[in-house]
Amino acid sequence: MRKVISCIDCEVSECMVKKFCNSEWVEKISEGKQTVFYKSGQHIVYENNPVMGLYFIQSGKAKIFSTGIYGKTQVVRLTKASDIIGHRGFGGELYPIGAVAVENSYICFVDNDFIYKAFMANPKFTFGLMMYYSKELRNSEAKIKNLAQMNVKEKVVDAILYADSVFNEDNNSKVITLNRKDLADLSGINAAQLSRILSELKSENLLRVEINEVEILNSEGMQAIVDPFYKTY
Amino acid sequence: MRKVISCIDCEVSECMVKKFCNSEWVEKISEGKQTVFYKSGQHIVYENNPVMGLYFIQSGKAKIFSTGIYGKTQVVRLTKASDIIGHRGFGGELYPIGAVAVENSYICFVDNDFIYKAFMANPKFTFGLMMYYSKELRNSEAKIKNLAQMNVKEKVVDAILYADSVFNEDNNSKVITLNRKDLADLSGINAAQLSRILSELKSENLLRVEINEVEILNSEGMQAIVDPFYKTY
DNA sequence: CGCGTCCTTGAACCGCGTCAAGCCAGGTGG
DNA sequence: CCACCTGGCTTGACGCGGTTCAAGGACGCG
Repeated sequence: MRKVISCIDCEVSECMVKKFCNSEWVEKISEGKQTVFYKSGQHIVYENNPVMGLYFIQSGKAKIFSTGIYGKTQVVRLTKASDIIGHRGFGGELYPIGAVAVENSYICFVDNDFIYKAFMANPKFTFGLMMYYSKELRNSEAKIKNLAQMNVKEKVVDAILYADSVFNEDNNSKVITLNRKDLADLSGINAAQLSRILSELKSENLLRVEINEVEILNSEGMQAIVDPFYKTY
Repeated sequence: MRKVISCIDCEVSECMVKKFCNSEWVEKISEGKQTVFYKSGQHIVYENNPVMGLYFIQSGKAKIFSTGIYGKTQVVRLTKASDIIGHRGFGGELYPIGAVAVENSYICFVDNDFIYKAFMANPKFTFGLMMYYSKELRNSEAKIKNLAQMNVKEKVVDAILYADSVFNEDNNSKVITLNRKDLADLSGINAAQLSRILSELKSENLLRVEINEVEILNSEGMQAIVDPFYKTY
């Protein structure tokens, strides 16, 4: 657990603020932000509530999800340190996206007015955010295609590889710590089916399967399953 | 058919350029852009090709799609005048998104270098684009949920209402001109199934169904079918 | 030790995708 | 002017994959 720290001392080198704002504004934002600790499982943003600003993840991980009919949940995105939560919701728009920490996290909040001023004063900051959203949009559109075309096994493999790419980008671990429900919600299938597929992948020596976590044992083998969807001809 | 015109004379009031750039830059962009005419059915952007800049739709409509395994196509987005095509792809990144005109269109192209300079000089322009991508991301994430949870009928109704909201935002028509294949690709289902559902919706007097087009006869009735997915509790 | 929670596995059902045949309209050529 | 062909659309029959429901097992906690 890390203490709340100012932007100046923060080591999250990929944070948009440090990366793109001039030193004057790094300082201002550091003054104006609120850094809050969220326990694993705690809500960061509630669905259908107005979003009053932007959340920058300083440490930890979170899932972004949307609850559908009959309480069925779809995880639409995973986030880690240096990622951003809270699509710009100026004017207090409501939308049905929630965020929950999946491990203990420190998250910096900057309200709409403040961030708008930062945008106007730091074109590169705005540009960086724009590129970030643009990239997320590409990912999201790819996921639309995948959900529409993949079978369950491919969906599960895709979800695991995605989770690995987000959570283990900068460590050399291949462990994904998510419970079955979250993994099922990310894959877009039900937990029973997920269980079957995990057993299958385990028997193929592609995965190590434990309670609350899976570990990729054979990245190439996993990749091969979804490859046809990413190969460009 | 409209003649190629400069930004200064352009009547697309929602165009990001006119909306957010100062007059000096509107003029510069007007000089630097290339406006091209695309016939209905013609490719604007090819999948897996580098994107060298941004496309602003001056008039017409286009579908944004991605081709998956075995040539299966998923339409991820529809666009009309004032919309933007070509998620920022600096460094000539490749990604599997294509765009095809679905009616005769004039489209303005601005290359990456040029647009970057415009961004740096017009913070509000960058901000506007950022908000645009952010909104599209929200839509895209909603679609992920829908594809994962809706049954075929709901998917079709959702797709039709979406197409109507994009294409008929500013006219008072309820006609959607798309062939069965495109509508199926947008819904994320196959053409045979789509056909069945359309017949069903027709027999319920919700739709008028013709070759290459459908017309919404009862918006409330259509809305009611997908309502549970959008209602916030 | 017993209870609750999470996970696994089996069995049955059914929605949807696939395949194929038939239909209709428009275009072409004899 | 009609016969034929082609391509998009519709409809039926069938089978598979995936969801659902339920029972049983593993583990952690009080």
